[in-house]
This record gives sequence, structure tokens and C-alpha cells, in this order.
Amino acid sequence: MAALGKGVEYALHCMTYLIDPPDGVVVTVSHLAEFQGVSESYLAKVFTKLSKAGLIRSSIGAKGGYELARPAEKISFWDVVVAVEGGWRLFECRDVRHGCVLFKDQNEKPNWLISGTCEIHKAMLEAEKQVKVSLQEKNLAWLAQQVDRKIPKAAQTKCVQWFSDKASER
Amino acid sequence: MAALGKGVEYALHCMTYLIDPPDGVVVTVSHLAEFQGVSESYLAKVFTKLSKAGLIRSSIGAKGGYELARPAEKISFWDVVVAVEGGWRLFECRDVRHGCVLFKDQNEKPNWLISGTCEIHKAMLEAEKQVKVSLQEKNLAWLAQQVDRKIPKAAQTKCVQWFSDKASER
DNA sequence: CGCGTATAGATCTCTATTCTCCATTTGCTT
DNA sequence: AAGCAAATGGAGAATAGAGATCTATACGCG
Repeated sequence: MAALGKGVEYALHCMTYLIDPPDGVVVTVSHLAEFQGVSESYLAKVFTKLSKAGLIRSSIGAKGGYELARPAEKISFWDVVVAVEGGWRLFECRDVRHGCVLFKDQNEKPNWLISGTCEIHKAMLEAEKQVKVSLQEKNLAWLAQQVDRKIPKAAQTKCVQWFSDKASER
Repeated sequence: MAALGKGVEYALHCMTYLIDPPDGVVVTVSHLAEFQGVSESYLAKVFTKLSKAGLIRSSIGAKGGYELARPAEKISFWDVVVAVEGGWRLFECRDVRHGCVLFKDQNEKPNWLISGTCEIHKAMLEAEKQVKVSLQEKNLAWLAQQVDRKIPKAAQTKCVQWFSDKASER
């Protein structure tokens, strides 16, 4: 019943912690997994997708980790959805009309049937477009700003500190 | 990957054939299934849902069948989605922040954490709303009008005739 | 009564999602 | 050069949901 999967949710939450890290602090998947109490192996898969989509950059090796590949305001929610889910459709047209008994047996189907887009499909595409536009308007910088307003400074500092501590432990 | 299921597609296609039937012509699930080359048993389930939601009206018995429960312009795509899928969400918030290691062990969680809606969730709700509005704008009368413009009159007549013939066969 | 509807519910098969485990590769650090 | 800690990739388990089927029942009409 939920159209977008858990991967998108994980990705968005995690990426907020990748925004403007203190100098020298590199965030790893295991840090993020521990911090959020989430499966590390699964998160790793999600991060591979984000990386392949060019939203984040990986540095391999002992001191490796992840960072945003471009400024937070240039990474939209839609980008994340496409990266993690490999695109998203509201509706998949199964061309029901093509199975209509009236034309099924004709060796060549009438042109009006096979050309153009099914009207139901069109309506769905329009609704789908709304989602795309809406999610394109939201980006990580905007999200950070919302969070910044909501969460007390003390708590925010605690979070940043936690990642710094983790980074210096290794 | 597709958010809306086949049931919605079947329902919408079928319901166009329920608009303004000729006098005395009652359409049944088996007619619709045969006409569209679609599973009858499955279609029956979809129709039960539409009926329970009050979008269509059933008449039981040997001469029974289905008809629209209200004028076509009063039945929106959104109504159909809600009837068949039992509602629809773009995103399900799993409250990831609640699992944050910083607050997990506290017997009482900070108020800012548990109150209000997660900012990511909010953004998703906004996008979700767009879908709802967009699908509420589209109704069966509108759909019929689009189809009427696209499909040649001859073909339209053929369809109506097919259902009339089926109805008089019994 | 008998036929042909809708209706309800159980069940089955697929498929995608979520998640885990393990092996491999890479590159930094000492 | 050695070793470690990170990303990467593939195989697969567990679960849930979609799609579809089948059977039984209730009902109305002729």
C-alpha cells in the first residue's frame, strides 16, 4: 500500500547527516546504521545505489566513507527516489483495450487503438507528474533547514558530536 | 514499481462501459470479462469492492448485473482508487528518528522527537496530496468524453451493440 | 423448481521487498 | 610490504502483497 519503499526513507535520513560535516570527519555506513539503529547490510545496498546515481561519492579503504557528491540544494527528493527505486511510476498501463474481443482476432488492429496513449493512462501520467514536480522542489538543503528549525540546537550539536567521536575513534 | 494495481485499471475500464447503457441492457461481470479478455473471478472481486464503496449498484439474480450508483461525473478516479485499493499512500513513515541511538535508552523521549510530523514525511504528504487532487479532478464523465473524441463512432456503436446482444441472449 | 447472477471466503502462485551473509576488492596507514 | 577497514557484489532467506482461481452460498426471476 505504500508506494515508496523503506530504502528511500533510509537514504533521505542518512543524507541529512552527510550535509556539511565538520572538517576531517568522514561518515561511514556502519556509523549511520548504528546511529539510527538500522540494518547495516541493507543500508550498504542503498548507498551503493546512491553512489552509482552520482548523488554521493565514496572513498574506499581504511579511512573511507561517504560524502555528498554535490551541494545539498542540488540533490532533490526526486533524485533520491530515482536513485534508490530506479524510477517510479504511479501507474503501469497494461493496454487493456488491446485485449478487447472485438479486435482481438483482427490481424491488423485499428490505428486509433494502438496509436497514442490510453486516456486513463494519460490521466495517471498527469497525476504522476505532480509527484515528480513536488519532489523535485524539495531538496536536502531545504530539508536541513526544516530540521534545523524544529530540533533544539543542543540536540543538533549532540548528533554532530557523535559522528565526530566515531570518526576519531578509528 | 507501479504504485497502483491492476484492479484500478480494470475498474476504470469496466466502469466506462457502465455509463449510459441502452434501456433494458444490464451489464454483468462475465460480459465485461469476456469483452476485455480479462479474468472473470478477479474482476468479480474488484466489483465487490466498488459495490461496497457505493460507486456501483448490484442487482442479484438471473437477470442481475451492475450499474453506476450515481452519475458518471460524480465518480472520480480517486474514488475508484480508494474503493479498490482501500486508500493509497505515497510514503509510509517508519519513524526512523525514534531509533536514534542518542535517545533510544532514555525512558522518556524528548518532546520535539515524538510530537508533530517528521519533516520528510511532511514533504511526502504534500506530494501525495497532489495525486489525490489530480485524481479527484478526473471523473468518469470526463473520461467518457475523452474516449468519445478519440474512438470512431462506428467502433463505439460496435461496443454498445456487443453488450446489448449479450444482454438479450439471456 | 432451476438457472444464472452476485457475494464471501479460502487458497494458491508469483513477485518484489527487505534484509542477511559471505566473499572480494580497494586503498589508507603504519 | 603487511594488515586492516572500508566499499562492493552476489546469493539467497523470509516476508508480504498482488493477482488469480475455486468453491460454496444467497438470491431473484421465469
